Amino acid sequence: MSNLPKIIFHIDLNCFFASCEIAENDNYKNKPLAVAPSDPLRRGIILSPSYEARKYGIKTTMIVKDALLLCKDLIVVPPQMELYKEYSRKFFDYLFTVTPNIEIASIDEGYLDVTDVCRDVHPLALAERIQKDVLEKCKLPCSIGIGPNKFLAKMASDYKKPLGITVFRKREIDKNLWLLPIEKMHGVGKKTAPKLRAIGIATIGDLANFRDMELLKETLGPAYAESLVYHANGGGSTEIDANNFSESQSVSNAHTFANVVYDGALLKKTLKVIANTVSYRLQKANQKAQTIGIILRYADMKQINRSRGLAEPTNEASVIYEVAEEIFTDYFNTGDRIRLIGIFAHRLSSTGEEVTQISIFDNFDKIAQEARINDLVKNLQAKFGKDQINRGYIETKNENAERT
DNA sequence: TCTGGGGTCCTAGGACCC
DNA sequence: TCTGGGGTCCTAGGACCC
Repeated sequence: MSNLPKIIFHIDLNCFFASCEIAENDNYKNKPLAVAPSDPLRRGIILSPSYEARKYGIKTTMIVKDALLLCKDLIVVPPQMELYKEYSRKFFDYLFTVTPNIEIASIDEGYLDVTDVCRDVHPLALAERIQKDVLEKCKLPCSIGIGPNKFLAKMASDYKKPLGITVFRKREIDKNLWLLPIEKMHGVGKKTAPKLRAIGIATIGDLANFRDMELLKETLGPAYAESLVYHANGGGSTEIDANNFSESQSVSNAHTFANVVYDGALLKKTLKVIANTVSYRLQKANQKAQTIGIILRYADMKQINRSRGLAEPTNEASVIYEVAEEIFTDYFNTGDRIRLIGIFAHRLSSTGEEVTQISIFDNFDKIAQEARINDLVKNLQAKFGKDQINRGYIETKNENAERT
């Protein structure tokens, strides 16, 4: 009875951050532009290159300096999260005039169940109208994928960018989806792709028609293997979760130092600032956490997460810091070279008060935090000399004293 | 001078209880 | 008394995504 085919749209805003900047400033039109933090204290990476910039080979996560080598005229602008949230809000406000059946997947993409809407209008005509409206009303380019489920819609929207409209019908997957290299498949990342290549799977079609299920399960684990094969054959969920972003499952905040840090006292002070941020975000979302953990990333990029359950859920900064500091003391060893330190809060529950805002639009403004942590670093540099702090030569004397 | 920050989901293994 | 099995909670960690 519920087997009637659904019509799902996946709508994806193209180069979202860069597109917002271009929408705000006509001078940026048709120019290579990239959004990247410009803080001289940190090594900036590209968060969002415009399509013009991509023509030069500039990609997300590339270091700004390398990007400038590829294109010396690249316009680099610092991220303005508040601005992007405004554009995102406008975008979803518009989509809600099309249908209430919307799953907000992230700040710049959503799934729509338009099965009902399409009784009166052809899906392609609807998609064209939405794309035109988003471009006119929000000044943002988007790509739309149309399919019978979320997976095919998502893969379709990815197929042609920018301003693409692509239909992936289940009965035609041998002509489009199956031809794509395995790396393009949603859910296959840079760890899994080489494993699949190693057993002779080069395209999504190869995966869909792979005969040796036992080998696949051995390679990926049974559940993951099953789900990939299901999707490769055009299967997927049609469920639109409208409350996807109303309550988050975890809250975290972290800071990467411009230089590796050895100093336990500085790390603890940083932890205190971070605890404040986490507490602030939890309180703003009217949530409390029953698990608090810390993240330590070392100079070699290895990372550990260590957490502790609480007797009582909390969103108090002092309690969060207390627990974080405890865990830190247990796991930080003299001489450890720390690149990033952070705190996460898991097992969240509502405090019972009204949640007034949607949490996706509720990111903490990082500027205040950056300023405080930079102050900490500067204080230490003044005390011990810049070179020593930057090279991490400070011994953790306080730590040693405390732990004995 | 490599490589940000914020999330999600899944799994494995140990502890504990029935 | 011995033994086994199942369920659930918790922590750690991997992989992926934007």
